[in-house]
Amino acid sequence: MSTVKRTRAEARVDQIETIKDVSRRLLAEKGVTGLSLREVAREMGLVSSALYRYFANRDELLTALILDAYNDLGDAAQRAERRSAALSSRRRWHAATRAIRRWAKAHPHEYALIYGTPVPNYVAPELTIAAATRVSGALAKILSDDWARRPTRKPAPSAATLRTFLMVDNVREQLPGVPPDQWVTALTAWTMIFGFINFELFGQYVGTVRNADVMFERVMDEVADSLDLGA
Amino acid sequence: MSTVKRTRAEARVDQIETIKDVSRRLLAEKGVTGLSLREVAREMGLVSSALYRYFANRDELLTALILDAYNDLGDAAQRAERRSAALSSRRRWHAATRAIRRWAKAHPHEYALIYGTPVPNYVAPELTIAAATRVSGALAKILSDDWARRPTRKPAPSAATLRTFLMVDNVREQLPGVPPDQWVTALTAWTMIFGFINFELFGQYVGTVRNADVMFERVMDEVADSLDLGA
DNA sequence: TCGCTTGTGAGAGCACTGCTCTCGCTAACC
DNA sequence: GGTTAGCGAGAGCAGTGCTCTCACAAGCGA
Repeated sequence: MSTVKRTRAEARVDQIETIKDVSRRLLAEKGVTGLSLREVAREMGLVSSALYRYFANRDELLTALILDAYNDLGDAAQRAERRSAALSSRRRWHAATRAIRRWAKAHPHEYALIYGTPVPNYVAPELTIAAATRVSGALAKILSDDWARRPTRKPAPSAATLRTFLMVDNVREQLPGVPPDQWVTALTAWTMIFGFINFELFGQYVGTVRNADVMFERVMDEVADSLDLGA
Repeated sequence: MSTVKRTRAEARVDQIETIKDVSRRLLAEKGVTGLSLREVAREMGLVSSALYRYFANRDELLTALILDAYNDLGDAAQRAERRSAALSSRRRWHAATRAIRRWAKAHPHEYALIYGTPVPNYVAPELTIAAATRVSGALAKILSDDWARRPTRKPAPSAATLRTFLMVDNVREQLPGVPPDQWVTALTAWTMIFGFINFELFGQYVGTVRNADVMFERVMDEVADSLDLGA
């Protein structure tokens, strides 16, 4: 037998990883309500109570999956952003948004977990917020780089009023180098990406949009226009 | 006793209405997963099996609630659209989008039911699609009216390619009088409204947007710009 | 008015869920 | 080498959706 010398801690992380893997598979197959601790245990040849050694309750398991999903999607967006670093801002924008949408379509249930209806009685811990930032961070990077390359463009009106409805410190941190009068546009663009994917994945475009691939490219191009991204 | 003479059919619709009312209350209090047939029955002083006389299963009850939600929101949007009929297109746009957002914030769980993650294993019947159309219909009316008032504006390039990714017949029906080159912008605007509300209600703006009221007005104004709505 | 049909609610019961608690076993640590 | 701490099994509780049978009564046609 491959009684590989493993410390208890190693076995534990292995077990946790298996639980999450099985959970992800069940999640993909039957959606979030079809994900039951008992079935996960059954698939692993365990009894349900054993799982509580690793996750205090179902919510905690969900939190772990949510965290992983944010990170997975964040990776995808970041990879696209970095791989396209040498291209034009517009191409980078398309690359990143495309990567986000591709991930969403490949993992619809995980996407729903993070961008759909929040699970009830569930408050996202700090950790997930940080992970969530990585996606928008990748997009923000593209905008910041663009402004670093071509600093002056439109007239930039004063934006003191932004403070009344934005948390300007946080936004500035995300968008270094991007002038304040562009912030609303940037947030709008960010919203638009996920508004589109939500509508597409959740069936709101049925009867209206025939080819979402083409539609998405086109909409993202218009969004790039609004951001004044260089071709 | 008020043994009002009621036919059996009348009593039945009353009972159905009560079930939906109680369900809506529980839905508002505990979210969709907290809505259980047993508890509805308990609140009504019935035994759970009795409910199955009126709804074949939980999904059917949910469908009824979804339908009502679509109609309720549709009413709100349509009322705003009609009440503002005499105003400028831009004011009408703000009135309608504001009404939609207000309804969403007043009925967050019902909103989540129709614009959040779809309930698993649940396929929306034709009826709900028709009801869903009423919301976009109210918005579309504003655009159509605007184009009826000020027919010629921008140059209107040919839009034959639209056919490749839009179901043009359905879109044209929704947007009579609006030139095809505006259709994508219109769909984008529609998407934007619900993208924003989703992000707001589902917590994605936490840490970024301080005052969503102001932000919404501002974003909707920019959307109105993109639609070239007359002030 | 009588008798039958049909709608209704109660109750028991099945299979499932999340979760708790106790029990032994065993691997790791002092 | 003994102790401790982690682990999995198993029983059990309270809850869920849903099915089926049974008794009752309202409303219908004859």
